Amino acid sequence: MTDNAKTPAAGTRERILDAFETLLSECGERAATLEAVAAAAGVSKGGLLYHFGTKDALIEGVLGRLETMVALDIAQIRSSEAGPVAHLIRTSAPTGNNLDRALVAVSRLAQASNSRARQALRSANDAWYQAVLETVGDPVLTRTIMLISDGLCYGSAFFPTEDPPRKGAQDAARPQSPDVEGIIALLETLTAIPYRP
Amino acid sequence: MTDNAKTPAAGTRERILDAFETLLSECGERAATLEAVAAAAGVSKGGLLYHFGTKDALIEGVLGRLETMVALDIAQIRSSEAGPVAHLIRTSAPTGNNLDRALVAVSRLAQASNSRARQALRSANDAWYQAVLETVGDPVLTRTIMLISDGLCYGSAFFPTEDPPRKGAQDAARPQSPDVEGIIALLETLTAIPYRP
DNA sequence: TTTACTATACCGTCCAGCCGGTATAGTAAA
DNA sequence: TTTACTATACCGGCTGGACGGTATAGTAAA
Repeated sequence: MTDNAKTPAAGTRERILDAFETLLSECGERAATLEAVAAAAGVSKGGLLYHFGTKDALIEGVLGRLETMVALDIAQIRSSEAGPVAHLIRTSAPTGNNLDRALVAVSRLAQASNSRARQALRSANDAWYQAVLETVGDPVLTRTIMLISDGLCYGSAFFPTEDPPRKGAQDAARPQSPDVEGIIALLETLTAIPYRP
Repeated sequence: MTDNAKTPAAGTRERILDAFETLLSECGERAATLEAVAAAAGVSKGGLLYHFGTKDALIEGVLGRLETMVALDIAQIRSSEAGPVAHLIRTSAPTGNNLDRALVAVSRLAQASNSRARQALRSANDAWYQAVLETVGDPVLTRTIMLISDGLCYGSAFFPTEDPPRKGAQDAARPQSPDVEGIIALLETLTAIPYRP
């Protein structure tokens, strides 16, 4: 609607996937009906089925997007100057970016016993774990950091903040939950401490 | 069937709620059909509806049970000799106890946009936060501990371990995920460290 | 003419809730 | 102690609506 007027087809596909993810994240798996997705994406049901002939195809679509986004995030993590831990924790907080939404959306599918979604989440988690472990060293500390990341990402999904979507400026700097930076500081002191079990 | 021959009705009610929670936790909200719940509880659909006239009534049933279990857990936390942090982290890990199951079950409902379930989870979280804050002192550290607890509880729900239910000896000492004790040790060193942001 | 849709109608399935029926136990008058 | 009635606990079939998917006819731009 608001954007892509130039590439009608390609834009519509992405818009449909966006709508599917948003419905999954905000309203749950059950509400993410074909008709609801079509309406949210601003297309007809027939139009949706033109692009994704099956609900499974829609799911494959979000799984595919998640995979590429995770790979990109892993690359960013490794090259991040702020360090992997800070990057991971910051991007785990509900910033409203694309990765967050995709991750929460897929987690909804995973909880609906979709094995492909579970597999995708698990491999994403493994990749992050590996990246953090490489710099942190200690497995227990790494696991702890991952748990905090999980808690931020999934836990926040249960409690949608009262401030509604706020359409524009999603990825830009938005005042994060105040203690995220505090947690990062805490974790960074931890990584500097000689940890003896 | 196997147990209560004396109070047939009361036993059935609890059995139905157990079945509902188990189906929610293990198979997702969508699979927790009235018929499926009835079958799992060993009653007919009509029999289920005799006890819970509506699916909402079923949900109210699990929410009520969760509330009482949380209150009991909070009391245990405060009187725990091992300290609130250790208690919280240990009981957050997937031990298969009743609180875990109820919590995961309600989280499934919360993700299906059930506002009552979300409210129940939020107040439970608030109560735990308060109990931990009282002994830990620092809000950021408390928040961090809560996030780890969330990560353990909800994150583990995504990845059901391959070892099946194992009917007997649920609450007793069971070899937990190896790093839970490590995380507790890590957190306890943390609480002893003078944390300066 | 192909691509990219819209609009609508339809089918089969699944599911919540409803309803009529049943079995058992207790109670209490005759 | 037989009969009549009531309450509890439960069974299983039915209906109406929602949903996934199919089909078809039409449209408008490239």
